[in-house]
Amino acid sequence: MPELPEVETTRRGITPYLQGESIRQVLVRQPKLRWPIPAEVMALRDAPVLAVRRRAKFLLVDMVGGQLLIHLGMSGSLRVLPNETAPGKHDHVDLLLSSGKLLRYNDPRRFGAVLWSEQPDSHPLLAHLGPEPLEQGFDGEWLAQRAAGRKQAVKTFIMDNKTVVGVGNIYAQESLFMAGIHPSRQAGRISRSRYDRLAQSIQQVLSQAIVAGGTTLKDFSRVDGQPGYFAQELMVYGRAGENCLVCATKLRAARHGQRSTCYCPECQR
DNA sequence: ATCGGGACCTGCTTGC
DNA sequence: TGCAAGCAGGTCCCGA
Repeated sequence: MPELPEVETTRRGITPYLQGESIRQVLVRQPKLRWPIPAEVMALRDAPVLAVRRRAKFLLVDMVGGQLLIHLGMSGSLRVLPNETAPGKHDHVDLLLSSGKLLRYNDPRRFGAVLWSEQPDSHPLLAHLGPEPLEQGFDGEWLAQRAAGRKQAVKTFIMDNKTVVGVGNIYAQESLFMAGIHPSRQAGRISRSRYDRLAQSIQQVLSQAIVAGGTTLKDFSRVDGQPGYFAQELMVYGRAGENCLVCATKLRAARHGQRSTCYCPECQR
C-alpha cells in the first residue's frame, strides 16, 4: 500500500476524529501483525489523545503515558466507522473512541504493525531513520554527500530509509522519471546538480500525491473509504511496455532489489 | 561499511 | 476449470 502520501492522507483523515477524544478501549481480533501487538496497547482504557503525527510511514498517536505507533505495511488501511459496525475479513484492530465512533485497522497481508512506546518518538524503529523529504535537512547536498562512493543503483538508494524516508516503489520511479535519471545509475556517479533536481522531484511528486489524496491501486482507501486520485498522474509506474507520455518511446521494465521498475530509456539517463 | 537476498503474509492475475 | 507460479504499495535482518 502506502507510501508517505497515503500515510499522510490517512493522518489528516483520522486526526479530526481522534483530536479531543479518548480511546475508550482497544479490541484486537488478530494480534499477530509484523510484530505482536504489545500488552500496553491492549490495556488502554479511557486514554486521552493528545496529538496525531507522522514520522516516515509511522502514524504516531501521542497519548497520556505513551505513544501509539501504527504502520500500514504493504496493505494496511484505517477507516473511521460508527460503533458496532460488523467487522469484515482482516479487520484486525478496533480503537473504540469516546465519540462513539471507532477507528478500524485492516491489513490483509499483516506486514503492518501496532506498537507502543513509553516515551514519545523514542521507539527503536524510529531511531535510525533518515530525513523527512518535505522538511528541513533534505536536499541535493544531503543526497550527494550520502551517495559518495556508493555503487548501489540510485533507485535502491532513494528507497533506503536512511537516505530519506517515505519514498517507496511508486514514488521512487516517478521521482526518477521527473528528474530524468536512469534508475540503475550508480548512486555515487551522479552529479550534485542532478541530485538537486532529484531532491526537488521527490518533494514535488510527494506533495502532488498528498494533494491528490494518495494513490489508490488495490488496498488503499482514505479514512472515509474514498479513493485517492494520484493514480491518474502516474507517468511510469506500472506502465512498462506502454509509450512514454513525454517522448512516446516504449517504456522499459527492470528490477532493483526484487522490486519492479519502469522507466523511459530516452528521458532517463 | 555496503550490498543483495530472504523472510514475513494474503490475494489476485497469469499461464499451462 | 484447476492448479501452481509469480507478483503486489514495506522493511528488518542476515550473510557475503
